[in-house]
Amino acid sequence: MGVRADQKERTREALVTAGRQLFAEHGYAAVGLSALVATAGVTKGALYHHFDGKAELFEAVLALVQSEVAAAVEVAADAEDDPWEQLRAGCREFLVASTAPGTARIMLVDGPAVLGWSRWRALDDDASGRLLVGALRAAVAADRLAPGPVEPLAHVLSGALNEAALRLAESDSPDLGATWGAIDRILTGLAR
Amino acid sequence: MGVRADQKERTREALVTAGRQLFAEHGYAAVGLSALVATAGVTKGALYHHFDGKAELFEAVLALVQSEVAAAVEVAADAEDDPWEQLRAGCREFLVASTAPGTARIMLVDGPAVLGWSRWRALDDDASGRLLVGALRAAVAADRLAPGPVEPLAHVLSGALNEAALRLAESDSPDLGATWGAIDRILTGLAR
DNA sequence: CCTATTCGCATACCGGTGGTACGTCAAGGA
DNA sequence: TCCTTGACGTACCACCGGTATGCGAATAGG
Repeated sequence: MGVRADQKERTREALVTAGRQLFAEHGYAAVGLSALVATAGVTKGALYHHFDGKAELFEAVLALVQSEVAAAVEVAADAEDDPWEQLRAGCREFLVASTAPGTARIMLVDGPAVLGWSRWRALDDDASGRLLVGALRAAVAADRLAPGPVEPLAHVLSGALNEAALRLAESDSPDLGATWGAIDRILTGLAR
Repeated sequence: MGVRADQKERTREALVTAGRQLFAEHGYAAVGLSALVATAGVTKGALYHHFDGKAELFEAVLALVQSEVAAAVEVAADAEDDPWEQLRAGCREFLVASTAPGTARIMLVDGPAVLGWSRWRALDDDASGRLLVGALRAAVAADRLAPGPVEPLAHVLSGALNEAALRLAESDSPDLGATWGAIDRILTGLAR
């Protein structure tokens, strides 16, 4: 791997970084390609060499953000021993990690609108949905959760968590205690 | 009120109707003003006379859709006597009503992205959030739900319901039973 | 080493978009 | 009847995402 592939990777990373910053600050629709490539220090030619267009660059940004949030969730969950506490810690960390500036907007507002809901759901399942399903299955195995179909439950819980994260991220005075309290109340109700 | 105001109202209605149809079918971003005004049988001058732009027309469409869904939910809830069953029936009807073609897309995908999350949340609270908070309060009063802050719980439940509705609306083979089962499981867990 | 070729990226350009300025003409008050 | 108002049509513009093409350096082959 020579100097060529190295430079290519750095250009791609510059584009993704610029996209993340601008999409987070202004939203997808309000960011023009000219601003994007100017921030990245390249031109439109570079963008269209690496991506099929604006939407595909956004998808790369979304995948990065999702993977970071998922990693934080996984770390928080692994810090607990009991499967049920792993589930709780993961959900709580999701709220905290999603509150980083612009993260929620990219992941939860523009994501579905730009990529379409079904595509977005596939990416979200791949990143964090998998973790949630796994945690629920572990809870069932540990007899902390009544047996039953976990996928629908995971999706619905994911919706609740997403709304909670948006509420925290967009609020002027976020109240993690109250929002987490509502989530925890739902989880407690589900527990055995 | 003469022929003048009457024609004005019919023009506005034509624009909103056209917007609803096109936004539902293609999504907000993919609909051009030219297609909008052609479908409505008017010109851009008429559109900009009635609205400040494309986004404000969308807001009018969103308000209409939300009011229809909220009305259906209210009817379903009023058919029950017990406050807890009113809550359940309202939630279930929300899933059914939101599954109408394009409704979920307008309400839940494009809505937050076009208007911004906080504006969308304000409209959603005004339309259906109010109902949910009221139902929860009634459940507390009837001792079917433990006392506690209901607003955070309502928001989080709303998120769960929205995700469930999207899942049903966008699925090729929607499974109302499984999705409603997950919601009902959460509600049952909350109940006393 | 020298050459041919590829490839990462820049430049110039295009159709179409949302938005605006202004013109028009019928309805309603006096 | 006249004039004002307002609902709407028309013509136009800046700008956007996207494409076609050009160029120069890095790499592979001999």
